[in-house]
Amino acid sequence: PTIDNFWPNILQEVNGIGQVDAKHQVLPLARIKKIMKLDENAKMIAGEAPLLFAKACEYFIQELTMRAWVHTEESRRRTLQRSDIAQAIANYDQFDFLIDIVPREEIKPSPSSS
Amino acid sequence: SEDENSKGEADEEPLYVNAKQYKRILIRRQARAKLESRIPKERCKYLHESRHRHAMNRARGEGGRFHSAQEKGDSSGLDGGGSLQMAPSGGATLSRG
Amino acid sequence: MSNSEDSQQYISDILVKEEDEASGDESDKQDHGIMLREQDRFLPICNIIKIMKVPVPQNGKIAKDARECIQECVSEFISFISSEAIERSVAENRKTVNGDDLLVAFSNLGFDNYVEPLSVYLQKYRESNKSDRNLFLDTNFIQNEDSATTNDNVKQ
DNA sequence: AGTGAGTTCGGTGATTGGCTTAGAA
DNA sequence: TTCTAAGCCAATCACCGAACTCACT
Repeated sequence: PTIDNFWPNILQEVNGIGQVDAKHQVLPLARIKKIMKLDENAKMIAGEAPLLFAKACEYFIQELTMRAWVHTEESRRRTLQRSDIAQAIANYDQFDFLIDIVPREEIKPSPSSS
Repeated sequence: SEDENSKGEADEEPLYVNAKQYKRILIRRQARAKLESRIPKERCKYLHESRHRHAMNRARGEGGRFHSAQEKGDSSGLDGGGSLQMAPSGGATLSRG
Repeated sequence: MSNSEDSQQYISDILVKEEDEASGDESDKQDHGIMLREQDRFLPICNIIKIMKVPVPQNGKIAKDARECIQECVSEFISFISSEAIERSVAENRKTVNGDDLLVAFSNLGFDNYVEPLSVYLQKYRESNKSDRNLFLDTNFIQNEDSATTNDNVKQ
């Protein structure tokens, strides 16, 4: 269970799926669609779009949490907290789009890089 | 179309972000700004009044946990129980606002 | 001495017509919009927690701040990708955002890791729907079994 | 033909707080 | 060390998904 194996495992898992069970999703599709509809440019949304997002959000939550937990362990803690997520976002440029949601100055523990 | 960069903005050092996301980040900033007036400033204590009342009226065990409603008798039962950095070549500046 | 004003959460913000704030907010034309509740902007916190627990060890804990942070990040994740996908669908004169727009958006925004698994998932979803539909139609209109043209078995 | 936005409706899992103590400080 | 705050439990009810109709392509 490391970061290097995360996406290979995801790909292996999705290849093992027989039939896509759209019914029992972990995340509610109606809620995902509602969030998409908050965009003023959104007109019509295909039914497959919320389903794709449901899967993508699972991946996103898992990867962000996994990268944050690294910093939890670095600090010798057993509780994942917001500052760990802030550090994970700052250390991976794919998470740059969250820069306004979790600003850089929230990284409380001073990193040894300065 | 380039951005008009406000340089020399006090102690605001330029922030380098993923070049593939830079433009969309700015577009999302505008979209969130339009939505800002409709968003409450702080999170509320609970989402639904009815569920709050339901939780308050429910039977609880000795440890504060929710307990089966049908079992009201209390005398019986006590449980025991790496670091990545932004690409310098493709980096784009982004100023906070 | 508890306050009795906690009965209304977001409606109170609408009803109170105080001067909200004096910040530099000039681009807003006029307040014509209902207040958005948390259940309109975020995914349910319980589902978020369930997914967060997967990569965290069994005895690991998750702070409340961290849950809500992830909850907000996921909503921005959806909006961020959607914004790109919607723009592409508009550019191609289509009114509907489909799964392919999303895949292109994931790729363009640097989420290359997502593209292959989601492509596989989307393909399997479309296969499932097509096979279900064909089975339904076949069982309903199977009067002449000489027509086996609609029967295309795609299996690996 | 096929597909999505709007309903409506019924079934159901997300929401929810007091106490204990893990663990942040 | 001090003392904040996260996990634990399950019953209601808001909301999700299924089934429609209607509009559009």
